[in-house]
Amino acid sequence: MNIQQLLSDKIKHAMVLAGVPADCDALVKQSAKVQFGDYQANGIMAAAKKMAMNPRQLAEQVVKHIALDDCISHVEIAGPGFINLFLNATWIAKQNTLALNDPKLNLTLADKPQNIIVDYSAPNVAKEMHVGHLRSTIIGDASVRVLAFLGHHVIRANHVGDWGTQFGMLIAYLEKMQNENANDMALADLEVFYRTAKKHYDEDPVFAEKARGYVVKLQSGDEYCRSMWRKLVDITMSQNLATYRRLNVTLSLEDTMGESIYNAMLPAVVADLKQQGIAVESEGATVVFLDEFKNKEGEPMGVIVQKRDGGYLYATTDIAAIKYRYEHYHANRILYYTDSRQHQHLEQVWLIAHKAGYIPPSLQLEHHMFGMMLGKDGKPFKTRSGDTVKLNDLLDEAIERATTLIKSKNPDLNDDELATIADAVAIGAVKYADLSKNRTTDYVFDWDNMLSFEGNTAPYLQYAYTRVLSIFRKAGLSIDNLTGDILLEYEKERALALKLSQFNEIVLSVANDGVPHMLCAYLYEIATLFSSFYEHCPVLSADSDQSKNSRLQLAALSAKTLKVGLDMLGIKTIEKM
RNA sequence: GUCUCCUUAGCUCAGUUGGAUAGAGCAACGGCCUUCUAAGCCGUAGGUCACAGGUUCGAAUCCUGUAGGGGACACCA
Repeated sequence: MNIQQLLSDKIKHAMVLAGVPADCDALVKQSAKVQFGDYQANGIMAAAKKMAMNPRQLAEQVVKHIALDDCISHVEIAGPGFINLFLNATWIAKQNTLALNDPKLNLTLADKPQNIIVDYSAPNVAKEMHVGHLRSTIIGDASVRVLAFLGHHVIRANHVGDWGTQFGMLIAYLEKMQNENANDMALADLEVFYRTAKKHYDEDPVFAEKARGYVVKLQSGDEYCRSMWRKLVDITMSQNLATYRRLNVTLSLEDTMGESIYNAMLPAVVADLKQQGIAVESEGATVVFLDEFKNKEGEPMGVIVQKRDGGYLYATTDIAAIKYRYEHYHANRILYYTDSRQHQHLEQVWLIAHKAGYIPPSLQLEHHMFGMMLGKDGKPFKTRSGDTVKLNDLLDEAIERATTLIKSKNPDLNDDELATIADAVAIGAVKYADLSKNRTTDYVFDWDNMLSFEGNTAPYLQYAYTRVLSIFRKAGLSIDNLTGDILLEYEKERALALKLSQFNEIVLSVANDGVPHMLCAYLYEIATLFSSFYEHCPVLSADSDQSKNSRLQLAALSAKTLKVGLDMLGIKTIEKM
């Protein structure tokens, strides 16, 4: 049940009955303060202006047409023309009951499921994932989970960097190692492998010559180079897969849609762009000039789709990719989780794809961008030695810190429990720290913020969850199969119940706008309201059986909402902490 | 130079197509553990929303300008 939508429809209906033009929106929102009711309609002022009326008089007209029912208990006109809406506690309780008895918590699913492609993670072959991949991987995966939950057909597109001129160098070096009978384990440290290959390339002219030859052979489909390339890709992706599992990210090998798969399309795309007159020859290269963008000289910006030497660039690949995604998957919507530096590039790709007729205007294209990760000193986040921080190292340290803390809080846990809890808490904290921020600017990576166990953090949410389970454990009851009425007698109960009933509208916002941080904020509010309820409203020692039974249900729904919500974020819950 | 994203409390961040007295966490200060897990709860303090104009019933939000920062802009991705 989407309450915001329900109320919006009701107010809109009343506005039409009061003679307000149909294009005026009711603008129903959750109220900022309790004295303004549960929801407020802000659309009257704008409508009154349009109708040249006094807004308060119009509000009175509209209010006359609002049908009070089991949902709305009463309405008030306030200020210059706000309509404050107060919900019936019994109606809220009824929504809670419906949610409690539905595995999907009574959420309204997508009425028209879409084919949605989510382009995220995109690590590079022969390189280990580093902290820079964290945001794309984690936020992209949360979007995938939310969209899938609502019933959309989601295609995970891991746009792996598995093509390019560097592969000549890598193949040549892999060959050298094999000739020297080096164990494949030498590939385990991809960073070292890449660096050493680069060193050879820079310092050994014979090696460099061979490498350049391999690039050409690989691109022309040479069997030997192809198999060497495949080996590099497989080793890298198996390592990445292990990292995804650690991170509790849903990407699998089948989701790998690297740049290489579009390779066969590139000649035809360039030929077609030329044939359509969109691309032209310029200084030996094939270029698309776009009037919509200016270069340094103030002239239409040229986007190169084929180099002078015949090679292709990432613009060409991305044009082919979007064409493929539309034709092959019939995509209705494509979400790109990449950093902000690629914004202009993507806009150019989209524009060219539109001009060439590869995709229709109806295809929704969204760049959910973010900035770079900075250290506390405001500079790009690196280790003391100046390297980028490997993702696995970061997770190792997170787990180490979490283990130490959990041990001190709860010394009685056995090793298995400790490991399970430390994993959930550490990975959850790292992920939540990223998921809860919406900044498109660069953001600061701070250990102490990221692994804090207090306040607005994943462990706080996980802790609230364990408190509920603890109640049920103590009472010897199951959190499922509860029956009876939910009674909202105290302010803490009502506030929690209302917030619980608003899950639907938050999930929809996250799905529509790609904003997982709003889900974080919502779950944090649930945990806060629950914690306050927990302190002030004893459950097991409630005054009456009805009250106890009601509070058990509020606690159960809190736990279920936290669990479903955290699962959407890819954060694990545990039974105790 | 053109374009683009941004600037909110000491720090890290929210602020939902313009709404009522701008909100959290951390850090600081003061209370609360014989009662369901104190990773918690209750409270105090902390603001020229970078700056200056403009639009209007109303602006952190929209427009213009200024200052400051990140980024993109021809054969890397």
